[in-house]
Amino acid sequence: MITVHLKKLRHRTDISADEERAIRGAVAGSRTIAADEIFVRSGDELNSATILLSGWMSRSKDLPSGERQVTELHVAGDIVDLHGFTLKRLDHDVMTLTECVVATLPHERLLEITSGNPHLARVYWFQTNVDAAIHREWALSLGQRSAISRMASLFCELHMRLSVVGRTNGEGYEFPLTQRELSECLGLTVVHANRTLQELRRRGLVELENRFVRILDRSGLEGLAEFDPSYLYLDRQRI
Amino acid sequence: MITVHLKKLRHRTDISADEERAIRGAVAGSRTIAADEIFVRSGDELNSATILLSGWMSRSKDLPSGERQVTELHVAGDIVDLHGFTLKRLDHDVMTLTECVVATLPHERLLEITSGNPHLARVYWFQTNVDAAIHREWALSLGQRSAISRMASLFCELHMRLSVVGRTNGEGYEFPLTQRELSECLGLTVVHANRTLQELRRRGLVELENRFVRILDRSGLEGLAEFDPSYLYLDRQRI
DNA sequence: CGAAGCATTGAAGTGCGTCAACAATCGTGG
DNA sequence: CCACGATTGTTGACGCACTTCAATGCTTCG
Repeated sequence: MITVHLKKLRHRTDISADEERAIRGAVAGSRTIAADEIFVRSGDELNSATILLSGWMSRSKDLPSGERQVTELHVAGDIVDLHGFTLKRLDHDVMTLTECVVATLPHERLLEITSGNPHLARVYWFQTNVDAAIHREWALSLGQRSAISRMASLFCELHMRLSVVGRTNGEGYEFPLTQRELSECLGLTVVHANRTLQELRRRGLVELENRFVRILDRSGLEGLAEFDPSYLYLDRQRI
Repeated sequence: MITVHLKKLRHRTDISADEERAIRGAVAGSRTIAADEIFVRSGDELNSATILLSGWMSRSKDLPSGERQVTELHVAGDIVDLHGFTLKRLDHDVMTLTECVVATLPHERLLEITSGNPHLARVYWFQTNVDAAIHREWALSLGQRSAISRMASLFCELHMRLSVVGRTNGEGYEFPLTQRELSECLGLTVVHANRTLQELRRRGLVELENRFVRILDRSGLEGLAEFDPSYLYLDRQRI
């Protein structure tokens, strides 16, 4: 099950057999969490990291006045709170969007394997830096892209990220978010997210039906989004 | 001169005399860069990190269609491209907003000191995670705050960050950005940034004059921004 | 001293928000 | 398996925060 995580790591860099053993040995156990739960609450102390093995999670910040902004979506293979290893508490909530299976990586063991193996430390450091790169792309979207281009951009990003872990097929991918949750990613109201979705479909680019994103015109979609996948750092690196 | 960087690090955690020596020994030299230059261009390969000793820099992404979004502002003490240590190339530009003095930290030496000292690796990892936390707060601003609240939020953030490195006084702080650059941080047009600035002044909260931000009503400003500084992780940590 | 960038203002337009109603779907218990 | 309430999705009418366009004065600096 944790293989999906190793698959993600290995997509970008070499992980030796020794390192794989270290990672597998550091995992404390896995469990299932119901949908729509707050998994980590903003401000809570953390003493372990969480590998998402299946399902979707979001990271979001709320204003006191109630508005919510999702800052990143997480899918199988991702560590959803790795930044908590150094930060110790998070500045945002982590929530389950679907039922999720997660594995636990206690900070204690993460400390051991990253102290004993500087390369592994850099591999995980790299992962948090990719999260930051995704945040920057979202800031670009929120600040400069129109609603439709922003939505297109999100669908492109997810397509790339999901294909790395084998969660796409020729047609598209499972996308279990409600329109409300989607709108919270895009800084839109539900109403406008709904109309934007219809416009994407009307243009023959994407359709979202039965929790499945069907990509009808990939290059048209990427063009509308002005999508440049380099921020995902999916090519091989010497870390 | 590099003391300002150590000051920033020590604000959050203990740096031993040995570690200070390691850091000082890793610095290759310092130099001055003119204002309004692209310091790192998106996609360029990096082989060193850059400590900003004085002046201001920005990190920004441009869309092919020309719009620019600034994703973070950097001030004295910050490392402006530390994520490049693991990413190797950046997904955005780093630009000087003023004349800047920088010190160079070759990746080679960063590799030595972080491999030899896992705590130091975590200290720098922590710094990149704080950058990510700042990105998330900006995403919240861009997605959910109104123009005026967003601008207030930025002024609050900078006040906190600058006070850590002793760049504030009782009145406020030097703020060398033009209104165009400010507007690029906030996802606004220059025209609207100008009007928003006037509204902040009219409400008696902040005024920006002669490249100086004068904070007239700090708690009023923080209230308008719904500002919660915890995302800056300025309290002491056990890293 | 002139040119170029920067700040400011006004008028008009628009993308997205707000409000409100209703339809479709889902989940749960009887 | 149906009933029914709750959640999710959809639509229309209207409003407004912010953009766009355009003009003018103000700085800055070679």
